Parts: sequence; structure tokens; C-alpha cells
Amino acid sequence: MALLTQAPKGTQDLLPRQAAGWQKVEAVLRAQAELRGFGELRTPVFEHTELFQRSVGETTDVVQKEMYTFTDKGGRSVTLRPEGTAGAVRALLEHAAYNEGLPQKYYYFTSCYRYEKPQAGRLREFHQFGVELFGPGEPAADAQVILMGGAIFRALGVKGLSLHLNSIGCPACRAEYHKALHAYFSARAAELCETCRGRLERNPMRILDCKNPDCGRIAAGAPRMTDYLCADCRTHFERVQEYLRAAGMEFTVDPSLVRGLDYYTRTVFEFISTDLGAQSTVLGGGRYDGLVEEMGGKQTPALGFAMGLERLMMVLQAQGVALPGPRPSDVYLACADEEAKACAVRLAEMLCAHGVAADYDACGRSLKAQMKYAGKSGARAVIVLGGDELRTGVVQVKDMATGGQQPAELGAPLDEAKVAALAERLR
RNA sequence: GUGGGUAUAGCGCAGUUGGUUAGCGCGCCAGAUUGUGGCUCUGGAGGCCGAGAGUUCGAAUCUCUCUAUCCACCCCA
Repeated sequence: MALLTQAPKGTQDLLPRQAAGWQKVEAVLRAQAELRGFGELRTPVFEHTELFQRSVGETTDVVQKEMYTFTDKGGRSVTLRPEGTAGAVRALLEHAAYNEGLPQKYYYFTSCYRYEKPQAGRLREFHQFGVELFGPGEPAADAQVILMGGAIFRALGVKGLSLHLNSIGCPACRAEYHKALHAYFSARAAELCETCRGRLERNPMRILDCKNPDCGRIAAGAPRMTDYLCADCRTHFERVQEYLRAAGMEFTVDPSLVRGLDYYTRTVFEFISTDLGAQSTVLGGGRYDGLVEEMGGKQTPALGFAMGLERLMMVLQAQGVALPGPRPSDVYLACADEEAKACAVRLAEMLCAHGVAADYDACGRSLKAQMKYAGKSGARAVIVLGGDELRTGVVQVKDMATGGQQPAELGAPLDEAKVAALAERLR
């Protein structure tokens, strides 16, 4: 197929039929965020490349091989955002929003870009809904964010998701743990797969996550982060679990749960679906208490999550959750002859001004074809306009569900008050 | 970046051991006595059979290369 008529690899169009479903889902997400005191944040699609290098981490796959980076005409290196947190932190610092008082609670809808090979649930342009909290260091914030995730899925009617929870500690206790892990895996390096032998030096925690059965077997006996947490981190993690239990939220502590972005500390979590392919995480997030400081701000506890909207839509689809289509017309104005067209055009605008969805034919179709279109498009009512109606100022309002007709007086010419009365009936 | 699968109409698919005008369903458009949808019937439009080479009298069908797409690894949402 010609390049001209094909969207770039890993991108998707949403036609009205799908977009209507997205709007519905977005409305639910927005409402859930606003219920909990979050306000919307909008940041640019591209940022200075350095922002992502610093926040996401130089050694991560995202930064090393997945970013859409280019030099603009002014010689600056900019990058299409691969995730949403970096921009949120930058905005917080740039506007000194912390001076307005903490906490700062943001939610956002973003498109994100990663140069990856597409597969099920993985695109080059994908969309996230996310939240970020700046300021709250207490485990109650972790609970709020996680419970909000659960509430979103409940509100959308998604079932069967499992919540995986872990703590990867603070830099201090994680260093201890890394040492222990490194020692453990080094002793068994020969049995590990090739990629894991590479991970041994770079990030031994990733070995825990390896799907190779041999590595999995070895990882099962590896030291657990939870056994190495310092007192503060341990207490924090226990509290989070306590609050979740108190709220009736089911979860499993998963010591192999590791996040791929460098900024995470302490609590990390994922909502995982069995209705997706290999990319089964619908929502992932955690705490990043060190990031604001790393970016040049004051030490500020923070946390958040992001959910993949394409993945969410895939789960909804797989579970047969019904979503609305485009809004059908409240009334379709069918013209029996050419003279009626001017009246239809005017009447439609008058009805729209009253909030009534009114449409009419502009393809030059026969009356029969107009009726057919009205029926197919789901119009709730039809008014046929022709010589009689124009003369008498009285129209028949046909209910498309029942087929019954009721007269309505509109006046000849059209009378504002009478049209308003009709609008009231149709709405 | 590394594997494997698949490419025929807008969508979903047939297409025999290579054989002449490439089919089916849905959808789309138009008709079925004059100003009324859904059901039914009739007709119609729409394909360089992913692209390019090769084998052959003859290729949607066999071979090779490329491209796209899907799935998986990796990684993540």
C-alpha cells in the first residue's frame, strides 16, 4: 500500500465510532480524578531531550533506544515525550507550583511516543491517562492512588484485574539489596540466560522479572527486597498494605515487580489483565520521592500512576463492555422537494441553537433514501418538509422507534416561539 | 534490534494438482406506480490478487527479494 494512504507504523486512527467510546471512558477517568481533588495538567508534546534523560534515566531502554529525538531548526535537541511524569515535574518546578502549597495533585491525558516494534498492546504513539501527586509522603497517599485505580476499573465495569504490589525501597536500602542480589546471581551466573548475565551488572533486579524458565527458577530462591527494606521503608510498605486491606482492596505482594524507569522508590504497583497479550499491564505506577530533588527542586515526596488507554480499551473490548457510538440526531429533516431545502437549513440551525441535534440531507438524495439514512443513522425522529408543510406551517413529527406521527405547528414562515416549543419536545 | 505467522473489494473470507471474463457474505449506491426508514426482492459500483523480479505457452496459485501488518522476545502503559 502506498505510504501516502497509510498511517505511520505503530500509529492508529480513531474513527467517530471508536472515538465516541474513548470520550465516554475519558469522562469517567476525569470524573474519578476530580472526585479526589486532582486538577488537569496539560504539558507540551515535546520537551528538551535532557529532561527525559535526567528523569527517566540514562541507562533505561526508553532513553537509550526508544525516544523520538530530533534537532529543531534552532539547533536544540528536543524529544517527543515517552511518558508523562517528566513533564509534570518540570511544570511543577517551572511554575514553582509548590509555593502555592502542597499537595499539588494533577491528572493528565497525553499521547506518548516510543520507537518500539509494535505488537499487541504496544504502539509507537499511544495514549496515557495519569495522575501525579507532589508533597504527600504518607502511605495514605499511596493508598489513595491505588484505590483510585481500582475505582476507575469498577466504574468502567472492568473485571478480573489483579493488583500487584511491591516496595523497591529507598536508595539506601536498595543498595544493600542490590549487593545481596548481585552476590546471589553471580554465584549462579552460568545458569542464567544471556540477557540476564548482562543484567547482572546493570540492574540485577530485572533478572527477577525474566520469563526464561531457568532464570525464573533461580530467581525464585533469590533474596527478596522486602527482607532488606530499612525500618522506614518497611513501615511505609506495611501501612500501605494495611490501608488497602482496610478499604477491601485485594492485592498480591509480588517481589518480582520492578519498574523500568529509574525514578521509582518504595511503593510500585501494577494492575494486570489476563485479557491482553504479552503486554498485560493496564496501569502502572509508584512513588518517586527523589525525582523532584534530582530535577533541581527541594526534596519533595511524590507518586503517581499512568494507564495505557489503548490497553484499557482492549480490555473493555475483550470483556464486551458496551460503549456508546456517535451521538445520533434527535431529528432528521427530510425534504420532499427542492423548495423545502431552505426551510430545512434554517429550521435545523434554530433547533441546534436550542441544543437539539438536527441534521438534513445535502447529498441530493430521494425522500426514500433520506428516510433510509435517517433510520440507519439512528435519528430519533424525522420531519418531512414539502409543499404542504411550507404552506400550512404544520409538520408531522415521526417517531422512528414506533413509526407514529404527531403534528407540530411551526408557523409559515417559521415562528421562533413555536420552534422553541418543538425543540422542548424533541430534547 | 532478534524470531515466527499473514498479505485477494471498505470489512470478513473462498479461490481445487498453475488454465482463459477472480468469487461469496456484510456494507455502500439505485430501483420495486406518484411525499415516509427497518423486512424482502432486483440491479449496480468497487480489486494492477501488497510491490518487484524469475520459472512457464499461461501465475492470485510455484521460487526469490523487498515492503507492510500481526504475534512473541526485549521493554513498558
